[in-house]
Amino acid sequence: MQNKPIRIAVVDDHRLFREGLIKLISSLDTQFEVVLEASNGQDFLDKSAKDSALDIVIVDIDMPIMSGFELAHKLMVDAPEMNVLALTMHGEDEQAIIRMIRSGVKGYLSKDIEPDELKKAIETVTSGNFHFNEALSGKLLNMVISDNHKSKDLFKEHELQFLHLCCSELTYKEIADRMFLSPKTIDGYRAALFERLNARSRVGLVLLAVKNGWVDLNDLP
Amino acid sequence: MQNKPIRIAVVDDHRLFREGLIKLISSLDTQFEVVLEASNGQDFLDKSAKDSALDIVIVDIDMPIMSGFELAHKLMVDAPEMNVLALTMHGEDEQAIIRMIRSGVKGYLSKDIEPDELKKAIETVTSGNFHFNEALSGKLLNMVISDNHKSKDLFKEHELQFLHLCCSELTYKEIADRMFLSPKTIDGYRAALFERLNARSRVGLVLLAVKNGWVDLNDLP
DNA sequence: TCAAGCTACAGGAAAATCCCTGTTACACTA
DNA sequence: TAGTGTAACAGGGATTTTCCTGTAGCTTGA
Repeated sequence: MQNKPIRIAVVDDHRLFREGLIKLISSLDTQFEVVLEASNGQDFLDKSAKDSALDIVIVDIDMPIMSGFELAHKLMVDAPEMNVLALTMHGEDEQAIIRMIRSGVKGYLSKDIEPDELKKAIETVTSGNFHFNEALSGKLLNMVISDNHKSKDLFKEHELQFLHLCCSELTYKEIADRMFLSPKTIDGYRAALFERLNARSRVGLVLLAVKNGWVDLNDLP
Repeated sequence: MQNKPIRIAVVDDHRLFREGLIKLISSLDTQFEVVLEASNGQDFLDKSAKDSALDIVIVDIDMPIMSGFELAHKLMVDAPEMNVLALTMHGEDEQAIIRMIRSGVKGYLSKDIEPDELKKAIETVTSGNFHFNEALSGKLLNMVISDNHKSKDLFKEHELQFLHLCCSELTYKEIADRMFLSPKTIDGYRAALFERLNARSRVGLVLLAVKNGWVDLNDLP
């Protein structure tokens, strides 16, 4: 097929791991060519200044001096065409994942994957696509998909319906009309939810509902 | 490397395209083995009932009788281990994308991609990972990342600050205190934003702010 | 069968929100 | 320098929201 070499940089502060990784990458595909290695973000920036014809930068997230986050962010600003593949030791939490994506990382891999997945990730990211492993993708999707399983367990039918209608410009009286109930009953739902969820105003209620995915922003009016 | 065959099903209502696709897939890699073809979701379910040892189902989104959405959803419920790769004719809008992800689709490709990307997608999805092309990923990420560039252009400094504080349980009087302004001035901001954004209540304002990413749900209290 | 618990509902009132129509001060500009 | 625009602010009143303290009816379990 194509035989253009893929020029790769590896940035990791653990020398042994870095060298091993480079050997491994070279063995994966004859196209792969590690042309630059660095021990942290700053080191990479210094070295890449003169030789910048890189297709992909594989970078450890947890590094001293300049972390993978910072490096990725800097690259996104200064060289947005650069593809960054992130490596981490441990399963990251959602905050870290959001941070990675914000930083412009194009792919994410745990360090304990099989070489073959690394190969695929390099190819995918190099060609401008995104590569995330399943665990991460699951978390990512959780942020997008509202799974209203939880909400079904957490609220009674009427409460959930009220909560939905609360997330609108309807007044309580109008909500009462839609639910065929007295405004006073609606007021009861309001009070009950305020109490249970520690809300102090309708806005607070709405924010909780949205943040926790109890109501789906996308099917609001 | 590994030489286990990858057993593939192709579901598309356009026969010519389907046959061509099958030929193409077979030529991509000797591992690839198209073992089932169907012309729509229902057809696939009928045929796969007896022979279900499939690694991946490649399915056209726009089909009569049972669309790719429905099929993917059914598979997610009945056979969650099945990997579904979606094909579409046109660039989908965000709604369609969300719908796909909700349906359990593991990957998405436009029909005008290069064969090589198809190969990569099949490999990625078969091994349990996700594959989305760049255009989609961008849209997906837009939903996760709040880019407050827009908000900076759309609102004046004070208005934006007010909007942020609006998304809280603070009363207008308390907001006024925090901004070192008179409650009457705050009332002015409120009125101006109601007018400009066509909001009819504070809740409406909050919902707009959140939906459009003018305020970031993640850094609210 | 009777207390206990729950849902729907009410009266009443304080607080907050919403919506008018102004005024004052200051910067810009023709 | 008069006119124009705008940000900050006010008075006042109509609605809505919030928060009390109850009551009536129905179910459930000891």
